[in-house]
Amino acid sequence: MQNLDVARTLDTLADLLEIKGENPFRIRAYRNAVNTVNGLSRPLTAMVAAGEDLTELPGIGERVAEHIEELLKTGTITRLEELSAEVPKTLIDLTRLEGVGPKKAKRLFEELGVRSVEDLEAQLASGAVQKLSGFGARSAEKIARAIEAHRQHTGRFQIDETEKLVAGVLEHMRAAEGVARIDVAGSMRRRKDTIGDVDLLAQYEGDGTRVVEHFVAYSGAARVEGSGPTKGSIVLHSGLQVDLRVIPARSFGAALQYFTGSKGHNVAVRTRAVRKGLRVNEWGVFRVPEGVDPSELGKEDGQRLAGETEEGVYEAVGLSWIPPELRENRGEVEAATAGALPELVTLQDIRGDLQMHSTWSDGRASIEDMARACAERGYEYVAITDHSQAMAMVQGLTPERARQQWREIAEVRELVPQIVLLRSVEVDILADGSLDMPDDVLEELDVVVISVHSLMSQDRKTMTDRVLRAMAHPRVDILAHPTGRRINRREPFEIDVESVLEAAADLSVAVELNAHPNRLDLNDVHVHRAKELGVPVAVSTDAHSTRGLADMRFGVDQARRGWLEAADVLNARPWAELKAWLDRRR
DNA sequence: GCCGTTTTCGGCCCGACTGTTTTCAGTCG
Repeated sequence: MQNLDVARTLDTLADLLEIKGENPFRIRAYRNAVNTVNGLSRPLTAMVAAGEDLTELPGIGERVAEHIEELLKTGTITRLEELSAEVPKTLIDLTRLEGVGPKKAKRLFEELGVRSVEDLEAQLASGAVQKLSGFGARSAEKIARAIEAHRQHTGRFQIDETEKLVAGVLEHMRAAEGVARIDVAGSMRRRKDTIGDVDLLAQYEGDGTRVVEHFVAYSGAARVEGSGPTKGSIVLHSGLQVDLRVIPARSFGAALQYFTGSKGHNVAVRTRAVRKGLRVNEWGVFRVPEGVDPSELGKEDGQRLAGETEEGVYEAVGLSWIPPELRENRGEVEAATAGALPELVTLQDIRGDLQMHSTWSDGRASIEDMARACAERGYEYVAITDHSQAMAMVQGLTPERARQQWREIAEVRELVPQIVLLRSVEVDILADGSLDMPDDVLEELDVVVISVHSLMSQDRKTMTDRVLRAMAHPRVDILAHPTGRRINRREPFEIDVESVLEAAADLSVAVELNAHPNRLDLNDVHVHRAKELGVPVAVSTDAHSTRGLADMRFGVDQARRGWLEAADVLNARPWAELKAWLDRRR
């Protein structure tokens, strides 16, 4: 069992307590424990096996430590089983709907017998919901819309979660006899921000029945959807579908190309091939003999031009190899034809991280620990960007505390001289677009990061005007997570991103690509637009622990999907260049 | 449920909107 599973289970426990109407502080205690577990750098199983005392961990006391140990030993928690007998676990789904929390879920359950989103839909249709006291016609409408939005998300997984789930499958497949190679294809290889299902390719010669049988016997499979000589399909307990295809070496590159997609990209590539008298399928690239109707040919008929490698497939149709992140049919085939593909930014190009939190607000590590961890990553510079005071719930910095923090930063600069430690604040953009920090403090910061954390339901014009006003402040450097989305949890707020990016270009403000796998905000499309407008993009982790710094790769993935090159990324600049940019208005 | 040179019991963070109220509960960040 992974820490992720422990955290999820404790979170479920907290959810049920909340619906039950338990003491809010007890619920928070569980949430804090979830937070701690999520921030651990080592597996709990290893810690428990080593006899370590879990109550040493922050936010974990006697009771939660017992829960964790019971969970690791038995796979469940007695308390959780008791609770789910009283409150159906499916009610948690209701609370995931925007505008529905634990109290409403409980009332819907007790008064209308609603146990699931489907039940709720039926009750909405019958008009029963709006008759409940405290619920009106507008509430009912709002809930119906929330269900609609929720539907659009179900079935898609965050990329970090998907990676963890797939790691188990890959591990299992390594034990399959005769499999020379196993690769991930599909949207996961293209590094899409969310994943619907996973495509795996196994290289194997001959009849693949036994490989597929091994695959579908994976212990993490909840059910088997299909099983044959070249293809198997399973659904994991999490609901993630994983397909496996068994491919011989001669076709592996072609299959990789084909199953990586996207569909639009493949159509574009094949259209080119047809014009050249070629045929591309998952088995290879073939020359169609003169005067033959291709539809009458077998899958590998004709002269084989390529198939073993992906590079060979692209070369055969007259294209240079296209990085998977670009394969969305957004102009990459034309660029490859013209020899004008971008040289995409890589993780190695990143020279610093310009958003992270410390114990001064809601981070779990000290400034020194964060600075040292960044130095270990080989960064030249790092900005500590604790929240401002509007974020009272996380002890956001008042001007006074900001000044106190600078003293600590000065000390850490002495202790960790190998990295440039920048004074910063993630300053809240208030309702009217003013900034949650006085000018005299902003004046003394090295980097000013601004972002919206409140009043996220403002209408499009109000929100856009608010953000534009904030960006116009002459001390602002970076607009962080500009659309506020939380993948599968919250839609982006209403904002005119195009206007924001144009303003960023005019005002010389950079925009963030928040690398947290739950945010990835701006998204790939928007950062591509930023590049076109010449707006620098800061790829930042928003780390709340030293472990969170490792999320940088997820941000780089999305930057690559947005066609960014090192020159487009603010924190790929050497310190001297970044400093010159930070001083641009001085 | 966690935590502790204010404490082993009594705090634990706060403000604002929404929709439904006629003074507020629920939700959100």
